[in-house]
Amino acid sequence: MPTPPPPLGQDFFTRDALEVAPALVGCRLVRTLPDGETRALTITETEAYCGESDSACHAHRGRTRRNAPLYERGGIFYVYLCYGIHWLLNAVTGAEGAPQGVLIRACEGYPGPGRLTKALGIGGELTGLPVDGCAGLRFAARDGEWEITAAPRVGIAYAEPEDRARPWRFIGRRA
DNA sequence: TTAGTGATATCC
DNA sequence: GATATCACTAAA
Repeated sequence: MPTPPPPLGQDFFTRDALEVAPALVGCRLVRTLPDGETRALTITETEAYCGESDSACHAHRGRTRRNAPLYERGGIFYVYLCYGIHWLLNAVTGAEGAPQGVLIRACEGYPGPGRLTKALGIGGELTGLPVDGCAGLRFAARDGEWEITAAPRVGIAYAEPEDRARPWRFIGRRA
């Protein structure tokens, strides 16, 4: 049996979102449910959201109660409710005071950020918790070779055209 | 294509 | 206080 890949620690996430987003593709999201059951999904798609100058980022209009976790040091979860229905999972990245994050957009078998959180039973209670702690959710390192392509981000029609065009969406394929 | 859903931000 | 907005999804 191959050795299981190690969990990703805080250092992985204190880098810039543009480094972390492609690095997370191919990694696994490991969920331990309250009943003790464990499920792991392989990440196939991520997006980077980079600071107040990025008009697609939640921090674009400054710090609010909702986006406060983005301003923390990288290595915690930022989970928020979208359209009243869907929980969207992000990993906060970068240094403290630099509001950045990576949206986990899709996993194998779960195409869509709302579907993967539903599949893993992820909700807002994880927001602000450390990614390498006892939150019942952690990341495990990539296993195998992946080809990664960059593309414009999805669902940000409200953003400035230059930000809409940035290739900050990372789609992975097993090589 | 469009309805559904509710927290949040931004106005009175 | 009210209302407009939204990093989406399922159904039609």
